Amino acid sequence: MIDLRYIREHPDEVKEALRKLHTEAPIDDILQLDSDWREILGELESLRHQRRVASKEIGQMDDQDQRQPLIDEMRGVGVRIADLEERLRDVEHRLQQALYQVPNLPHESVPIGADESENVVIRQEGDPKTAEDFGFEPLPHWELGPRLGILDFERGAKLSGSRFFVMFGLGSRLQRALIQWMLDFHIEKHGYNEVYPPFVVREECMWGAGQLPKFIDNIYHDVEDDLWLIGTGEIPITNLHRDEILEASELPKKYVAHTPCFRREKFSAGRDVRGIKRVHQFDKVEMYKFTTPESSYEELESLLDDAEDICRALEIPHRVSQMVTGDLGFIAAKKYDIEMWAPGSGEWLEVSSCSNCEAFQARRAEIRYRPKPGAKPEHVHTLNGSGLALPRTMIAILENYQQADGSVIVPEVLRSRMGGVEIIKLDVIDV
RNA sequence: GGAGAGGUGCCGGAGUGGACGAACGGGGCGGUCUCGAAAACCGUUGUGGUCCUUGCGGGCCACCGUGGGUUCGAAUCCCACCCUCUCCGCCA
Repeated sequence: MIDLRYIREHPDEVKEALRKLHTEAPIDDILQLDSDWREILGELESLRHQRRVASKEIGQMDDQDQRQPLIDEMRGVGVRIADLEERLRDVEHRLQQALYQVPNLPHESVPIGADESENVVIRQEGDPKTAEDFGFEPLPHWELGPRLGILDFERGAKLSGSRFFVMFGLGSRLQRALIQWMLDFHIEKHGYNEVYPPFVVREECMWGAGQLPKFIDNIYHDVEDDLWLIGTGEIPITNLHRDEILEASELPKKYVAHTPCFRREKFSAGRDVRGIKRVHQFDKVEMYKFTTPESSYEELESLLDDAEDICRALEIPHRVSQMVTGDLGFIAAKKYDIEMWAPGSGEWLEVSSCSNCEAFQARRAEIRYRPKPGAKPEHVHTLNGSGLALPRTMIAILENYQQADGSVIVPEVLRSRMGGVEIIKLDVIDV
């Protein structure tokens, strides 16, 4: 969430920012609740002070006749305090709920735009492969995969319903090679620390990472034990340092994790239903940084570059686009997407999204650092970026590396992790 | 799942309902001493909110796992929950 004090002191700037985001939030309610809150608190505190002083006196009195009137008086004060406390709790709760609805505000460098159609492509590396380059009409992965026997949608549906899939043989082995290779890449070349977190978390983790209340309909939730399935590794990693005060010398803290991601995709019913582009369960290698406010934008650029390095090493054309204000989402102050070209599907696929969330998550999860020894703690900035999402990277590999006979060449960097397999061949007998 | 023990500050660890924001020890920081260091000695050492102040700073309030309750007054008593540990059961 954003800083209440900032809203109090700059309400017009906040409202202006919300207009740029093409969204709404109950700013006027917040201002009213905030001023109510402070008024009640002032009154409450002076009563509590009064009671404290009197109680101390009562404790020191021996004379019962003097004591009793004071006790009676304080009983009345106690009733008023209890009443004010209840009002304060109520206002506080409503204020908190209202604050939770306010999205992060965009960084000044974010271009203004209404929606994703206005996102700005800021660079492209490699040229999208055309049918001409291939010498044949490239197939989409949902045809290539089943034909190779490495992707099975019917059985996915049989086990778990639509938008679930099964991988077999060299398909799952390719994904496993990718995961290990990407993890090692970020660990060895980019200095990230690997972490293996739980994949189900408590409700407060969802609030801390900014998933609740906004995305409640997209989250799998086990009611029995009140545990929530993560939709991204970002959620547990954010909460790793919840309620902690880090030392400035530890920053930036860089983590990388391989986790499954579970998403209900309730709002994309009917969209992207073919293939593995949008599924309920997928794997992702996620990079994450805890940084100082001063360095977070620099760290965003390097995070983006770290993710792009994967595309480069896989030798698949990619482009980077910057999200405009209207497509920033709820949590990010600035965001880049990395898209790989998928010649069979004929579209750019979002394989990574790199965001600077500034203090939005840190404030919710109370993640702070001490700028100098002995100094007051401040909220850290948090950044996250996929490095990369597995199914879409698999799509890009299958579609870019396909050959006329339907076989798929294994990218060179992955071969040693696939027992030297260089090509995923069509099993002619099975067709 | 059953039985029991326990959660106090950076750490360890006390704490009869009133003098406890919290003994004591350790650590950290500052100082004395020293050429420098160690030792010793002295001092200091949490987080947040709110109000006052240009600032320095100051007043007040809250916080002893979390949330309620009892009471004039709660770290201390009661209830619920969370977490940790030990033993038993179950189990990859």
